[in-house]
Amino acid sequence: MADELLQSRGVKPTPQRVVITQFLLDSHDHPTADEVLEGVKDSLPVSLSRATVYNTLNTLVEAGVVKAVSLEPGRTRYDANTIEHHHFVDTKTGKIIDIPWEKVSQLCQTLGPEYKIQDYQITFFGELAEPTP
Amino acid sequence: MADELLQSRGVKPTPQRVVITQFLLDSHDHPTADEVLEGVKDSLPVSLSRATVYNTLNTLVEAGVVKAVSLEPGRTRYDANTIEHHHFVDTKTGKIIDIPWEKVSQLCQTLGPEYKIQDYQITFFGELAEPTP
DNA sequence: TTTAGTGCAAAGTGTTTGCAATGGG
DNA sequence: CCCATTGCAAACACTTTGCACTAAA
Repeated sequence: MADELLQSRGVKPTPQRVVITQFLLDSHDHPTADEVLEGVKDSLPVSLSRATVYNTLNTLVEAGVVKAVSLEPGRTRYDANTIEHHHFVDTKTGKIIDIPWEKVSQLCQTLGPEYKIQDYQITFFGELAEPTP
Repeated sequence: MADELLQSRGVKPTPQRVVITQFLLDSHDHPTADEVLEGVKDSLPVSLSRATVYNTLNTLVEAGVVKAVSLEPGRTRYDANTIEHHHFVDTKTGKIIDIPWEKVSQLCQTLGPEYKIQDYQITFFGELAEPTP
């Protein structure tokens, strides 16, 4: 799975890269580099260095395998959900939730011809209501 | 101007705070802490320390005088435009431009009752066309 | 054998903090 | 006189980099 994805993007699938990619594919929160290191280091026979995590994440971002999201100051989070989507940040818990693209009705982006928009992303801030049982 | 704004928000208007606030009110790009320090230190009779810039910026954010925006990893930018607006990031130059709220037609935020939205912000990424003279 | 990738430690940024000195109320 | 604010330097958190070692083509 991760293996083929890396191949298809022209990234040599080393063991470290495969497990990091797989970890990001499996996790639907948005891990930081440190969380990736923590979550992955035990699934490798060899040790995994922090430098390799950062190098790999940068490689994956450049190759378009994952996206870097900066929703809070000081740290970058990584997201293997490359389908277009928005983010909801729970201001209480800091939890970040993906919002499907279609859930937000198309917005008419009539900014004018001087803005050549390549991408846009909506970030919602609020609180997530507890599901009442 | 800056003086009254600080008073009205319950922040004691020290000389350092006033010039920093005024600088942010005057600048329509989105300065980093360092750019604030550079832009402000000559307009004070006394020296201004980096720590005070950070302390002041945090105070201003907490008091709601300015907003902190994290649009790029690694550094926080500050924005004295407290009127609701969105951002356009020029992917070529890194320039960040305010987009008036009304320019983006109302988006139907039908996320569902479990999301109690307090705020949202749209970030556009793209290129700004040169104004053809 | 050549080259890309890894690991370690050191260096680099951006930001915060401890503490003494300062100064307005 | 008191307490908040400042400045400095050290500490901190996150990320990058230089360099030697390893492994794969």
